[in-house]
Amino acid sequence: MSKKVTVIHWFRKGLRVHDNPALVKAVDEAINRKAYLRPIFMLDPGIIKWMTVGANRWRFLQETLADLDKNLRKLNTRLYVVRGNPKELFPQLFEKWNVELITFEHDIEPYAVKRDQILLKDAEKFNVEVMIEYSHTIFNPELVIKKNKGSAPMTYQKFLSVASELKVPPPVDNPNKVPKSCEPELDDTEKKCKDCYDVPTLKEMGVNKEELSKTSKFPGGETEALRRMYDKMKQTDYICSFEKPNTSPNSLEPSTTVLSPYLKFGALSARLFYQEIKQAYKGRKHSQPPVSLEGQVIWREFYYCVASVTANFDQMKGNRICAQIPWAHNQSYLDAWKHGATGYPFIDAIMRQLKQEGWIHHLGRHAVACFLTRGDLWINWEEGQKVFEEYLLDADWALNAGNWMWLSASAFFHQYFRVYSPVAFGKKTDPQGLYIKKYVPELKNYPAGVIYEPWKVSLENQKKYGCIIGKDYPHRIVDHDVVMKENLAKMKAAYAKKNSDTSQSEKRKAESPIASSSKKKNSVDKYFKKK
DNA sequence: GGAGCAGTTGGTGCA
DNA sequence: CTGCACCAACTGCTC
Repeated sequence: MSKKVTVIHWFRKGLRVHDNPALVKAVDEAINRKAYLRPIFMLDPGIIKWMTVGANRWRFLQETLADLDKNLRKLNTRLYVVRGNPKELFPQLFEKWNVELITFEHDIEPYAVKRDQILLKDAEKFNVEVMIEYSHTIFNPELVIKKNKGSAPMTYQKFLSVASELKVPPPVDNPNKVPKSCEPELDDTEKKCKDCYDVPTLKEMGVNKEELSKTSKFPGGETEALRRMYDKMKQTDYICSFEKPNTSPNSLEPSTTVLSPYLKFGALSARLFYQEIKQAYKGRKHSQPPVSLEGQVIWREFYYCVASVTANFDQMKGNRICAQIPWAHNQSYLDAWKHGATGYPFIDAIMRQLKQEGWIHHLGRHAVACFLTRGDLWINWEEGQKVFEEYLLDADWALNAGNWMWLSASAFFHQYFRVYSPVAFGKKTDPQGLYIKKYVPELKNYPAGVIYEPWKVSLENQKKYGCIIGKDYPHRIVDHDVVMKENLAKMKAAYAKKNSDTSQSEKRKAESPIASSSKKKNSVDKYFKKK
């Protein structure tokens, strides 16, 4: 067996060439070992079935892969997109390509952890070396948790103080150019299908073109990510004075950086972004976490860290940090919310922007999330999580679940009596309602004074403005002032129940710690924590 | 162990 | 327009 060996770099997230330590390792090792290099991405047809990914995000991924391939070609290699799932494909590839080493970036998401465990077993079986790098977040969650005596910091401030004691890993240099000798010789079957490793088309991804926005407002890819970031970085005053709560959820163009979709896919390195922010701060007065731009990056770190060690982080049941709240089913409310037909123009405008463009401002997310859950519709946050998962370009598992728990006052945030008004909140930053007019054009002739509350307009004036409520635009599905008060009482009851349950289970534990500790992992954790 | 404090971004009404 | 008390009262962390 004298066949030349292969080094694989497996792209999953981290869809970039810059600051990609696992890719650098693969390139260096391929050169050192005089091996072939194959940077691969796996397109798993199975994933299309169980993951809800809307058309806009499929396109974003497609653009990201195409750009990645382009950037790899500048290094004299390319992206090999292989079709299939890792479980079945890797054993085949290991043999077919005579693989000696595989490198990839660590991922904390539960499905990824499971997937990677299978790979590790296969790698062992086929005697393939594995190198894993932590580069999706600035701080390796495992190191933060170790520093915090074995558990994840549960508040942002705690996370900040723990992280401040850790070294911030700087971005690594781009990989070397790949020598000709590392270019794999194609076998006969590969030669026959010239495009079998090409970046998939939208058609192959099963994207319904009708669901796509006309142009991609935020095109995918590392090149665009870097362009966008450096463009923002030039605006030093903006970077230094950035305070999230003071940015507007309903400006006609985004008031924040919209780098989140790029960070989600790893087309932009969080470590590079962080370094650039610090560079912009140098010698200047600047805002501070949690509201500063630096603070926004740390929020991402925080949620990744907690999510990495919390079982069932994306659901209410079996999630030890999540308040158990008796949410109700209501399909018609949920549909109205999802499709921007609640009858509250501010809420509907945000949901329509989400569906059309794949991005909404963080505070817009707050307004609609509060409305869906504890504020108005009393629907489980998991339902909202699913809709965001489908529509958001930046839908990121840990952040999505974490923020939904925050807004529904299920975890992290507990002042459930602070409720966003679907009428008043938007008025602060857009009294004229221009944002509503853009995304809910039915109401474009409604004057500023009533556009947030069109149900208050007389039928005569509704006719005059060319939009009759209940016909051209829906009646509001709930009366906020009424349901908000009812929901407050329900939240109070749910919290009270939580506390009485906790004290009861603690009593039980005191009586019989062994019996209860064998029952549930949940109580095991608590028992050991007390000690 | 318990009191006191702080918590990315609420709304309302009044001075 | 801005600042402030009030609404009723949560949790996690600190000392």
